[in-house]
Amino acid sequence: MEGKDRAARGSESFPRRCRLGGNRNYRYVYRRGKSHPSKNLVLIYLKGKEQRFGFSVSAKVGNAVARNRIRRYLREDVRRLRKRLKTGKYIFVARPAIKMAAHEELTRELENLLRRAKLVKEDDSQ
RNA sequence: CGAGGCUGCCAGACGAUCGCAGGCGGAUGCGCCUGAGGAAAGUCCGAGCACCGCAGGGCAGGAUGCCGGUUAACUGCCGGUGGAGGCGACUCCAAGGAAAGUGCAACAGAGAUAUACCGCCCGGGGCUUCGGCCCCGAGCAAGGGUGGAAAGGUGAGGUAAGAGCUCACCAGCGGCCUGGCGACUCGUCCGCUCUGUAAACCCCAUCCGGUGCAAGAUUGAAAGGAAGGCGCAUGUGGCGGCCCGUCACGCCUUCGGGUAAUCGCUUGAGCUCCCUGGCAACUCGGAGCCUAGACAGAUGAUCGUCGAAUACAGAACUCGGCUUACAGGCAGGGCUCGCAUU
RNA sequence: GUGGGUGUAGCUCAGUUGGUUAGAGUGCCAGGUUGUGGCCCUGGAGGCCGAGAGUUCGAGUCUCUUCACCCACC
Repeated sequence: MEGKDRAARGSESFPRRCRLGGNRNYRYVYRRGKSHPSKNLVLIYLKGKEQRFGFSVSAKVGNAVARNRIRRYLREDVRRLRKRLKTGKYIFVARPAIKMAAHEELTRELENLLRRAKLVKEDDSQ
């Protein structure tokens, strides 16, 4: 009981070491990765052994508060989905129209995007 | 009661679940504590701190600009003076010098920094319908109209006509005296009547070295390179721009390090309370407190309750200000004006 | 973090030392020319100079504040 609880809790954590860092890494993924666009987002994915996530929200989206909000929404959603995703390097780029989107909308869009890119593990569904 | 003016404050709170960053403890993934703002913003000023051959002289350049105080410093703040607005409470003001010099003032107007078109008056001449008109010379600046501005205003005297030419009152400027630390001002006397513009050049007074935490320091594997000494002829380049001055490039010797990590990095002109001095800004002294420190960059998501949780908005070396943005709400006394009642 | 630049007609740009009424090209509209269209010729409309204050008699121009966009360096 307790162990299961702990495991469930652990599965939804999202520490900083799971994030993508360094300008060099970003440039590498941009050059080698596959891009999957959608209305408000662009996902760039590169296969790899480790699971790393990066977020890119440019100044075109809005001021610092708006950019932080979008980044937190994205991080929250990725945190929930993380264990069901394949390993590799992910970069989520926000497009300017995203500032109009609500959080629910964004969650659905993100999930659809990842399904379409076939990056969700099927065996984990049950 | 209505309208207004001033000063200050808050900027959702609480609970549950899942998460994030830092610190401490424990040793495995756990517990506890802490975790954005009044503007964190714009980067408009002023400093601290660090380095630059240690900061030098002159010119140029820049900033400030009523007075006094305050401060580490400031273009800030406080108090006053003067001016502008408002019935008033009160608010606002880049507010030195135009009598050192130069420039500019379109259009209009006769004339724009000194002038004479119309005009007024006198003398001479001519004409005459005896009202006056024309020409020449001399004087005047009152009236006309233009303009933002025509050079003091009004009245009286004076005169051929006039004029600060003289007088009375008023206005302005400068000077002496009174009060005040001072800006300035009361009153009297004397002299004068001078266009505006310095957010045009400028003059006067005061101040200013540069670069910025990606500063800089330490550790770190290879090439670049760095340090020390010697020499100084010129050239080239550097030291915020120029000149002076000064340094490097030349030779010898020694050592070695573009990316990364750690430090800088949060205890500081700090905050709260009491108190001394002061009208106040601020300050003397005492007590208590520790309050983000990341490095792709931490505060979020979902639900519930509180009437409704909705503004502007996110720390990046740190402070003091200024400016700008801002939903809604609260307090203070006391302040002003109007209406009504007593 | 630091420094710099631009904003004027639908678009691309001029606008001197403040001065009367802000220009040019292109685009638009109308007329002419042509059998019709283009080219060409003639005429016209379209601006409160990014916004707000201030200085001045007078501001696109000078000063301050502010907004947007762009660039450079470390």
